[in-house]
Amino acid sequence: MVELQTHPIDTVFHALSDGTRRRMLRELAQGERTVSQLAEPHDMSLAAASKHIKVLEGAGLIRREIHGRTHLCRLEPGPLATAHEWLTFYERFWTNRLDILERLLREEDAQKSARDELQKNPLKSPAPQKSETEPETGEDR
Amino acid sequence: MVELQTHPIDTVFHALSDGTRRRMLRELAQGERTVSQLAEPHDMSLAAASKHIKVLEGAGLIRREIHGRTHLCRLEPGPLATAHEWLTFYERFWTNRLDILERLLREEDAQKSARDELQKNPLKSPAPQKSETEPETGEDR
DNA sequence: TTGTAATTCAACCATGTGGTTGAATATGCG
DNA sequence: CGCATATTCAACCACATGGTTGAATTACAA
Repeated sequence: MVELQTHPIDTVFHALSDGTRRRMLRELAQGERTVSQLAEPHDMSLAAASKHIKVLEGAGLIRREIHGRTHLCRLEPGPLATAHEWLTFYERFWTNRLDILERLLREEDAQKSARDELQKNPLKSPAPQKSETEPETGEDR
Repeated sequence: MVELQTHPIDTVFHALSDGTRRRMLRELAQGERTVSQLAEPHDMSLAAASKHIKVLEGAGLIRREIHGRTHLCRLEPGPLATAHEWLTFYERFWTNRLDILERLLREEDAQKSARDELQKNPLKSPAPQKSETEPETGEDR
């Protein structure tokens, strides 16, 4: 359908929609890697891996530094920050939701027993509690 | 390529990689919308819009409530939270970067004048500063 | 009941995507 | 130089994607 005027964030989200590429990013989070190093754990031809790397590069998610015949890739976090920021707009929805649930519970149990505990301990968002460790989401192996 | 074992987050990022669908989400952030309401601003057939909506639904990004012959769609923020959390893993890269820049500046200007101000005001991440308003990213019109 | 409105379905089409293989292009090394 | 290494290129293939149109389905309303 031709898709003239592709927004940059299109290519970022598209790049992230593939498990192989997400695994490559996760690998690059550990440090620089050559193309063959990135390709090695993936059961596919080097040419296929090379294409994936080019998709990541096209999205600005990695940069490549050519040293002789080897290409060193490094993570480029800018687009990830952009995507993160984009999603942040919707943050109020998954936090609001908890506030609403809390309010509903409080109203429903208005004459029940648990009211006092809830009011003293308002459970202000049960917390994702996993930002510094690797998220299991996105089959990171 | 068959793609057996598609990870849920694949479909979320894929759904987000299309401007039309992102605009629909943005619309749904304002409140519930019917299929034709969602389709209206987009220059395409109703059937095409219906497909986009089904992609969003398949990614769990929206839920549909059928009222007679109209389908009411509402935003379902869970997968957005998941994607946001996934990206959070990389947050240290775009914040670290600032720390590194800061350190470099401090070393470079070790004998220059601006050192004292930098040390007293360590500019701990200049802050995205736009989480509550609409991000311009993703051509939100 | 009859028509119209809301939505999906089905078939079709052009293009994109992710993979393959084999050849090409450099670069480093003995 | 001559060979192996690292990577890309080009052609090809199967299937997905995003769009179209026209018919089908279902529900409301006169």
